[in-house]
Amino acid sequence: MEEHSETIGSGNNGIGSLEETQEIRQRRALAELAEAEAHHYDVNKYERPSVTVDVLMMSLRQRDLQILLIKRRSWPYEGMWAIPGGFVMMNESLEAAAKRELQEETGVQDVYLEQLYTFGDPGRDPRTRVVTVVYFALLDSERLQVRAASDATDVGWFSVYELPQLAFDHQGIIDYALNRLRNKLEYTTIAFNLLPDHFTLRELQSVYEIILHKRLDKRNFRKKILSTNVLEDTGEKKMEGTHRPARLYRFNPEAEHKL
Amino acid sequence: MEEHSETIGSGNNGIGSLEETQEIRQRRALAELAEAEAHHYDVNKYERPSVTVDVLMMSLRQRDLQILLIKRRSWPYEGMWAIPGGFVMMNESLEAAAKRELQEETGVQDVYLEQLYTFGDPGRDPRTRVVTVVYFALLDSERLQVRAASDATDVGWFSVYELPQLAFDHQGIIDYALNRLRNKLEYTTIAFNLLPDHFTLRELQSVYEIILHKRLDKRNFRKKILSTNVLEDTGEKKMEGTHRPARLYRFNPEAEHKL
DNA sequence: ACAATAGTGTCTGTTAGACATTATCCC
DNA sequence: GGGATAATGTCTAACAGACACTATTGT
Repeated sequence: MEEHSETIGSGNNGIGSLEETQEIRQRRALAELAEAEAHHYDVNKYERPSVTVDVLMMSLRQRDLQILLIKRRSWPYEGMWAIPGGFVMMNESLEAAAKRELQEETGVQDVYLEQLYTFGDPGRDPRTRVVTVVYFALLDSERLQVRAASDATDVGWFSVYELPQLAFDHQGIIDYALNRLRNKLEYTTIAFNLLPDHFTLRELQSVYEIILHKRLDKRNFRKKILSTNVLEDTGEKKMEGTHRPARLYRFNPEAEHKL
Repeated sequence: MEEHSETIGSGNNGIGSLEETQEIRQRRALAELAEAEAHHYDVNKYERPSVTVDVLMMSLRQRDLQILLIKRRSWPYEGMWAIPGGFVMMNESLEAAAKRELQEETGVQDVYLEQLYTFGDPGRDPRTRVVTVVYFALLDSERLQVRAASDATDVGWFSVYELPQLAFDHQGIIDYALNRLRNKLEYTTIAFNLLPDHFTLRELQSVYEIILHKRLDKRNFRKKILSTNVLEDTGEKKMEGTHRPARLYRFNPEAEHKL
């Protein structure tokens, strides 16, 4: 959840005589909107761009950073893969539209969702003018596995490091997102959103290694993470294979501590 | 300039038989748009939000961080101050719309401009659904002074630290922008956009102090800045008042060096 | 010489990165 | 005891922050 959305209220407390009905107000509003912005242009006289929300869903699968793409079935970019998205409905927030998209494609709820950037160059979609607000979501690998089987054949997970040719400006969007993710990894606790509730330090280190795309020193990594107190020892251990079991930790959100 | 815009192409190279005229293609596009997105909803059947671009223009004036606001003349929020903005035209990019806004309000060009965030809660504007892409601009104080006199009476510069009651969710937008600006100050060379070409180290320090809203140690500040090699000594000196003159520096963009 | 701001260096505590060995489990 | 991964500490170089005095100008 973008920290921002709490501080920005919806500003719905309009100033005006309280006796007015909603209808009268609405009608007058349109007239005044046109008037107030007259030095720009008449709002009703011009076409409006379409507004869509695209959601880049990212998860760790097969020791890799993967994203969900859908295959296009018609012009333009027919047969190419694209980031899922859809139109914003008149009375849902941008974030609500993103959550709806997320729900439709993966069935998951309550995941980390952050607004990335808004792309609106004329010509980025040859059909019509489309302004798209892009969000990215981080899905915890464990909950996701359950639904992996339900994927249709024109929906697929791809490694961000080996992507097919993408439709529109979507490759650029992914580059941008990866950049943002890498940066935030260093100074926020964003990484925990890609792990299940309980995890080992090795698993956490793997998250960093996969996203930063480089090896990290085990001792320095553990030292740094543990010194921030964002981890809580659950007391449990995770045994797999024939070797010493690893402690299981849990993210401590009390310590809203930045790394 | 947002570094992003270079990497994201406009994706204008549509795939389709080259013999098609633009008109045929456009007509088919609309049909296919509706079909392709059918599981969302029919694009032509629903209203579209308005898309606006708001531009938060910031500058250092009177040893203070100030922003440009305009006074609203009609409902809603009549008489309150607001961030200037306007509708996006069908064939201009979001950034172009922001530049147009900037030009209209201040007459300046070639300033630092960065997309901040997109606000689109239903109800944030009681007239109609408005999705607004907010940019912020940093204006160098010197060039701005020239045009300061041309301001109309319902346009004004305000200290970000003493703002009047603002229309819509604009106070929240400003909080968000100030946050972003403060963060970027620490790890980018964004501050130089608020100064004229030549400036003294003391002036640069003032930029940081005003924006971060706290005093900095002179010696540590100079040590840190000079160690990054982003400054070039012009050889000139700036004399004002009855004391030792200060060296004038120039920003060295070669050293795209992060702080 | 005085008023006013420019300009400079040292010390200290913290952090980031390089690096190798011991511990615990299953078989 | 062998195979496999978990867990741990030290040293060093770089950086951040506290702190006070000298330099240069105009009057």
